[in-house]
Amino acid sequence: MRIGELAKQADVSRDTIRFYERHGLICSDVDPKATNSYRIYPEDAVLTLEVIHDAQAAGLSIAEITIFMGQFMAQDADSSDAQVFLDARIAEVHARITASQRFLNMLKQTKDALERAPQDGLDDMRDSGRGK
Amino acid sequence: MRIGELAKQADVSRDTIRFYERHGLICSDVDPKATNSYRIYPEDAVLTLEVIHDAQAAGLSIAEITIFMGQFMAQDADSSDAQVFLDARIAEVHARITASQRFLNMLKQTKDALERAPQDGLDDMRDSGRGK
DNA sequence: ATAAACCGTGGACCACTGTCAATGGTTTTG
DNA sequence: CAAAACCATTGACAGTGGTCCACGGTTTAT
Repeated sequence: MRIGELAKQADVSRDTIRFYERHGLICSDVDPKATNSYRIYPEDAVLTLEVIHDAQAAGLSIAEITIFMGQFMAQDADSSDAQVFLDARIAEVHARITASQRFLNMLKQTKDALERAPQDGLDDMRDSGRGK
Repeated sequence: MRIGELAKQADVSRDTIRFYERHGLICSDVDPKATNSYRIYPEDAVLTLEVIHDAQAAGLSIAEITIFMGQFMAQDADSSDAQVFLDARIAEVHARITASQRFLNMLKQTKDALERAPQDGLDDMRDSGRGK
């Protein structure tokens, strides 16, 4: 498929796809029997872009995602390096999820406090039952 | 407490604290009865920095965290704006956590596959049981 | 009292993650 | 066939989140 189609299916911009490709996250070929210079992306590039999305949500940089993709695809992964890398990423992502959940609870508590006392600010979250 | 002490307790750099302060996330005073220009940070600035850490892990920008802090502290929050803001952030953070967990599972599966077949690459994750 | 460690200010600088605009070619559509 | 829509490449630009440096003043430890 061509870049525009991929961009539409994965809901990212063409420029973003090219940016990822420059950084080795996506690959494409030119159709050998074509006169133009249009690049052809494999169908599973859509999935790849979804993985990139999730990996970014999890806090990985482009460079880290590139390494991960390499290890995920590799026929000959150097397993000792790969283990170290994966263990580090697993620990980081886990910590990030934990922190995110902590913050999500703060958001929800703030919302609840606001719903309970919309005129009063959030005093009841800090100073129990002082009322108005 | 002074900035160096706060930096040590919260494990962030002095420059980062100043950066946050410029963006309204932290506040400090000068000791009125002091001859120097040293700023004094309240004890709970350590907690504030921990919240900032969690909020960043959850994907909020500095500008968004500033708004949140304002709403969290406000005596007179405009509740309609605040509700809209909080609902949006809650939805985003929730989506981010879900994506992060999806990616965490990929990391773990990749690690497991590598441990099961360290010489063989990850073929068994894509193509079941082709063995060596 | 002097060196080391600390502090504030200002501005330059950095990496990262895109985004945009210009140019020129190709394909599709009316 | 002509316009509209698509494509590739290049390089400049932008926003975010810091980090660093130089300067000069202050505090603390020896």
